[in-house]
Amino acid sequence: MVLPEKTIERLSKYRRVLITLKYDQKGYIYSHELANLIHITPEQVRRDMMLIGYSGTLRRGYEVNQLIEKINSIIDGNTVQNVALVGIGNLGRAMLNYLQNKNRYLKIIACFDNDQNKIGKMCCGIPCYSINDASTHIKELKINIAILTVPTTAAIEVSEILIKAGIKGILNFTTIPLKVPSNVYLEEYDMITSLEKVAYFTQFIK
Amino acid sequence: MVLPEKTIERLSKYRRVLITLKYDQKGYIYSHELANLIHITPEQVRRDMMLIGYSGTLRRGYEVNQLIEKINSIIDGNTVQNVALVGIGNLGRAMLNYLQNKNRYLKIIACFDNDQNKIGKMCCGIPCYSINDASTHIKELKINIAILTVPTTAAIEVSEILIKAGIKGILNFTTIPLKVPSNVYLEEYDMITSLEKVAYFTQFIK
DNA sequence: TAGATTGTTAATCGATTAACAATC
DNA sequence: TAGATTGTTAATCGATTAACAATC
Repeated sequence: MVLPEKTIERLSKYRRVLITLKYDQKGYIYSHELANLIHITPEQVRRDMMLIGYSGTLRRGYEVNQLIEKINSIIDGNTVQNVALVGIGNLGRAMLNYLQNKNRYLKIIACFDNDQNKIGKMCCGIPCYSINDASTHIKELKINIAILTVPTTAAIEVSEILIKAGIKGILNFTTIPLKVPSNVYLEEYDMITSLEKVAYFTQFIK
Repeated sequence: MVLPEKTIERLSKYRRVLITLKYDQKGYIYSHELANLIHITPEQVRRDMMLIGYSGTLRRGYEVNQLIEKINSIIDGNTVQNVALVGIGNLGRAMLNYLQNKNRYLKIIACFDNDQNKIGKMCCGIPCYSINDASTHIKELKINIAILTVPTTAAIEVSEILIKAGIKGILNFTTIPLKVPSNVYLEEYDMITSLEKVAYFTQFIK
């Protein structure tokens, strides 16, 4: 029923490159072509197709539009999910710009901060509310996903507020590892760790 | 010789939490305590310690300062690596603020852009050069790691410039999957994929 | 000593890769 | 048909978890 994490990550990438192909009027694509676009192997593409129950044709490969639709139905389940961005610092603003309008089923419809200068105004086209009123707004606006870009010192406190307010999915960009109850899905990304990983593996180059 | 990717990621996180403990004057830490701090199991901590060849004592656990030093010697190899940030947009600036001065062995000493208004000036305290002069500066300044935050349309072209200039490690924040030769280490982070992953798994909650 | 902790081997789990039959 | 491609099973690889002896 639930697909593997890595398959979901690849489906997200397949879809993105397929959408550009769609506009190129390309109707069909072979597993090795799709594989090349994201630099993986054709076997892996076919395995993913198998896992999601999508079949191609032997002669022409996979039908681009149908595959996009199939991925839509899996990742988004054909239902809109509302998203809030929490913490309008440098990083928050950058993420807001970057992630907006990338997926019509994922709508960033609110942001939260504790700065009086931001509260009540629009930020990158999105209304900004006080973190103190988060619970009310999250329930009213039916927001179930939060992107967390607050300063590390506020991370735990704010995550608890969000969880109490009914948030079901958190994308944590702070460098504080969070602990969430089992009825919340947590995805963490630690950019310092990423950079240090590059530093480590770069030592072995040449 | 080369440690597993996942172990390196955890070492990076261990070090970060250990540094705060150090200032709390805590001399020793048990595997279950360190595990709790980053929400993993004590077995995994001990396995990582084994892999890096670091021993604790049965009575008191692991010596905090020594362990920090050990991780320093692994991740940074006790040598400074110079880093450039390429692409001073919203995301680039945010990353620059975020990643600066986080590790004394990883020095962000230059940034590159193609905007005449930025070239020749300082950006977040770092000198900004023209991407056209990247090769010269990268060689002169002995930069071997690049953080890529250019717009997607420029990603491939710029990555090729960097690789030709001798960059050995790339942290790619663009949503274009890159292909690099085997003498370059590539780490990619795709935030759209992260968000879509949260969207998918959140559907199964409750 | 008894209890708690480390270090390490074995077992399991998850993901990727290899191999190949089926078929257009 | 011959060649190329898909779909799927088996094999392998890598990472985590379980189990437990050693020991302070």
